[in-house]
Amino acid sequence: MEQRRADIIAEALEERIFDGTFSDGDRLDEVRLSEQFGVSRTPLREALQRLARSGLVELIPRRGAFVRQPGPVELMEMFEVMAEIEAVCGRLAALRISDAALQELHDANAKCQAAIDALEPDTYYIENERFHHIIYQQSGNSFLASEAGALHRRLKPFRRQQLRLRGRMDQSMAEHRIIVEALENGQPEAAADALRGHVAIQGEKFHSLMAALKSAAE
Amino acid sequence: MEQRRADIIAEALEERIFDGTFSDGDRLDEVRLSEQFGVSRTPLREALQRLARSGLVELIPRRGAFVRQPGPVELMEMFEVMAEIEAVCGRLAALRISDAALQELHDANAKCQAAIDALEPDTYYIENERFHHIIYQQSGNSFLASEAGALHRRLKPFRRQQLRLRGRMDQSMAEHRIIVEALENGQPEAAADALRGHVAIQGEKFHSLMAALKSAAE
DNA sequence: GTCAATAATCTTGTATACAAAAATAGTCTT
DNA sequence: AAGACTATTTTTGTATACAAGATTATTGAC
Repeated sequence: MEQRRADIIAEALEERIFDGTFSDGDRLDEVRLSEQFGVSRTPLREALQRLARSGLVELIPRRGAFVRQPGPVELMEMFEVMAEIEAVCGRLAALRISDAALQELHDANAKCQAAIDALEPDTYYIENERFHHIIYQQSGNSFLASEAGALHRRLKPFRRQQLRLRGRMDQSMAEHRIIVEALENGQPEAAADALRGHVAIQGEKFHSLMAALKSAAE
Repeated sequence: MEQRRADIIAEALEERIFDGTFSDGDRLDEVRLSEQFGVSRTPLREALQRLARSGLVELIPRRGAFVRQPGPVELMEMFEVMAEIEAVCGRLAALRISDAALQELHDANAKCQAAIDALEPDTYYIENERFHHIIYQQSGNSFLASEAGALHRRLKPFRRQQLRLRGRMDQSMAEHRIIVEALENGQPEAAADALRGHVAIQGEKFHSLMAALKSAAE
């Protein structure tokens, strides 16, 4: 009975979009889904609107809600923007970061390395995420940090896929160390460039992954 | 009866928030507003959720919708992000811009200048907006262009205020010319720096304006 | 058999009705 | 008189009912 119901439904739908239960172009039937979730159409419609806002669903007036998976082009664009935003965070953070935060970055990196050695990709993923969020925060601009976090979250399912690529985690670690070094030495442009490259390469890896999948399917 | 009703209401409420009819912290009563607009609570709640998504309203579960005007700090942060995003657009556009778009930028600038000479601030404002949107588009990244446009729109009411400052329009024109020059010569960093400065100064002007208003009120 | 027009059905958008949680007012106790 | 507890009243969140546009099926003409 709380407002949370729409949130719960939105999350569940999000999950189903990510895991492929719903694929691109599918229409999300309000009555069918509301029955499935055991709620009325009202909170379900609320959830759909929330998904529309985060771009997962397109709401066409009088027609319904359609799943809208970003295509390869749009994904590349989103990764490019993510790279640029992280670069900005890094440039600002190089001037504003606190000693405590630097310590936390070192800590996150150490745990990342430990996760690689222990072959625990999930732990690696979590610590990697923490690493990036610390930099967002240390930009000293909470609006920027919030926007960066939102895009980061939106790209989550796509970034995760290409973590499995051989050697990517080791390479990523090396890049993390260069980033921390630049931040530690207060070098804005170096930090920005390192972060831009670090994120942009994810987009590129994703691109080649997509291309490989596509050619394999033919 | 179209879905548009919620859009219309959202826009109307947005207007009232901007023009000061509703001020920061005000609770937006669903029944009162729905009566006022002559609709039921359903589309009105939809409109509130839309406003919540663009940050103008905070939706507290079981409590209601509260107007949330960004304070000076948050505004400064938003202008900083706008400046950085425009810088990114400029850097990418310097490499990707078309001749036709360059021509359009010249055209927009010419009309801006004409508007200044004719003392038509509204025309100036429209052409200035066009100038910036062309650069967003020419970043060659439609996701970036869309994000830039969204933030631009959100800052609209605050940017407009400080256009009235003496000499700002002339200074702005000079900056526009430098920006076009950098784009024309394909100089990414020069374009980025020029755009960053051009937008950042708006935030700073706004800041001093706010400070002036505040000290005048004491 | 194909196409078009129209009727039936389905689905969305909106209104109203109801339930539960907050806010408020009032009463009782100390 | 102050504070706490309870009852009342608002107000939000959800369900259901209804209206109108969109979709599909059916029928008729060519």
